[in-house]
Amino acid sequence: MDSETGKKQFLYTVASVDRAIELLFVLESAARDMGITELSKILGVQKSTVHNLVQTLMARDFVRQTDSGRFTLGFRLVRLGAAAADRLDLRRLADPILRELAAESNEYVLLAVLHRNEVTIVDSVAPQRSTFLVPRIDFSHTFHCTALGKIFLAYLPDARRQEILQNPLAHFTPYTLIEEPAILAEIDKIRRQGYAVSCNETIEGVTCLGAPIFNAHGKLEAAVSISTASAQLSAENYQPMADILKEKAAAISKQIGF
Amino acid sequence: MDSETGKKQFLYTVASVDRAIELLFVLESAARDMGITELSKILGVQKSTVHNLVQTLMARDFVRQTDSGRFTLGFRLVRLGAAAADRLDLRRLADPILRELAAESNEYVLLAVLHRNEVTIVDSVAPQRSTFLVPRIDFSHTFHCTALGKIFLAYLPDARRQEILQNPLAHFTPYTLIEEPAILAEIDKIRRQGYAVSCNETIEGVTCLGAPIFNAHGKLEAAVSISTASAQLSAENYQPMADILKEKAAAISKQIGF
DNA sequence: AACGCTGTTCAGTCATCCTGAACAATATGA
DNA sequence: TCATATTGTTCAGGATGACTGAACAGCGTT
Repeated sequence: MDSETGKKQFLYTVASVDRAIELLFVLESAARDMGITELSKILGVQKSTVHNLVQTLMARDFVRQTDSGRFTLGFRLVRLGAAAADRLDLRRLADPILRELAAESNEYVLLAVLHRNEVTIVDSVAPQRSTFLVPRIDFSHTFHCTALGKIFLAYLPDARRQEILQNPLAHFTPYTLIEEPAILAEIDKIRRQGYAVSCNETIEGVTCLGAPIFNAHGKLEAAVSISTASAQLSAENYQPMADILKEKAAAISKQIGF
Repeated sequence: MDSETGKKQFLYTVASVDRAIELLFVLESAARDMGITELSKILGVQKSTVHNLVQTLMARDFVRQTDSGRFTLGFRLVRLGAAAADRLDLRRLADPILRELAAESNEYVLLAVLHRNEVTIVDSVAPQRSTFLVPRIDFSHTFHCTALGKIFLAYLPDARRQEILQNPLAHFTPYTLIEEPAILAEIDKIRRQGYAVSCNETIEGVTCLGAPIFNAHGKLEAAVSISTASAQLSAENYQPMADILKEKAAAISKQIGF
């Protein structure tokens, strides 16, 4: 367990709790329900161990059993996650402005923070007339192809960006930018313009615009985006939309002390 | 630990995992950050034990340290909670209809399920023109004073309702119904009308209408509500609003197989 | 009916998690 | 400024309890 240093090192970590969390992560990333045996193979521990963990998590509704008898994430996590999101001052302060943005742009609005090199959506507001339904997507590994992701790439410190870009970049559509030079050029453009565009790069037919939110220290704190049908927003109309978006992003930055 | 039966009983539960979950619940219900010592007192375990748990949870971002050095819920729970909500078929099926409802009523829409005798919001949609900002509220112990809560009271099996009503009912405003006869009369009215009203009963100035969603077995599955300013929706206008609400609730019921 | 799968049960034992006390690092107060 | 209190952290030691591994039961399929 300990490294080759031989020096005795104290680890203030409770192994079974860690394993339980890992189990939840497995259930999270697998978008389907799973069995005890399957979990035990993935986690590399005995079936009975997984059984005990699952029983414990089920008693607290962190895990639930589906009709098929297999297991998925439980609903108690929904409330807990909502409570965790409420702990974020940004969200409380940004929410009214996001609603304004949804109303004025008439588009779907997302607010995201970067958390452990993952884009995490912390608030979303739908417009009145949803002429267009934005598909829910998984934001893992989409830094190069979503407006939110690009904002983080463009405004994060260099070290952080390089860390992120080390991961392989996936092709989502024919329009997805993969080559490093193209991405660096894109970052450059985003910094000059103050907003990011993703047009058909993640899902064909969907265009998003993104803008940065800065905190009291002048550091990137979050990103806000609007999503719409590509057919509805042509390139020559980016500017007016981007102006509204940037105005609201600036308003949020001001709210949190920038 | 074991009861007085003396019979040896197997408990398939991992104590440390259970303790960790309890710690998260304490952080959830306390709407502020807490210290190690404070947590150890509440949980009734040694400080160093809490320290180990917190370190483990922090490493996974289930807990984070605030600027003050104390601890709250971590942001990894946000994503996990969202993933858990996505596991709910109801939500996927209801979401488009909720958007229609927000558009047609021009009000703020909530979708909730009952989970372990707690109202759990699983989806929300904001209208375009938010002439009015709905305050976020904590839905614990609000069965008697919110439209969503009342729907659950009215359409749940008797045993379940009695279980819920055993808890003491809190006064939120002068309009909050507390007396059992008044509540039973209200339940009766809701069943006749097919929708619930909460006018200034939780927060003065806020009115909500709620309607039930039934599943394939004809049982109450969820509730949907719209929220608005009381000044904006007088009692004589409940009916047309309620008609739209009931229509959409019925559409969702149909979607899930009723 | 035999087989392959599932999840469950349970005794044993070894690792590990908790206790409890001492320590350091900050607040608080005299 | 120096005590005092209270914080979070460190760590040795030992009882506890969590994991192993094998056997069992309950399915559906072949």
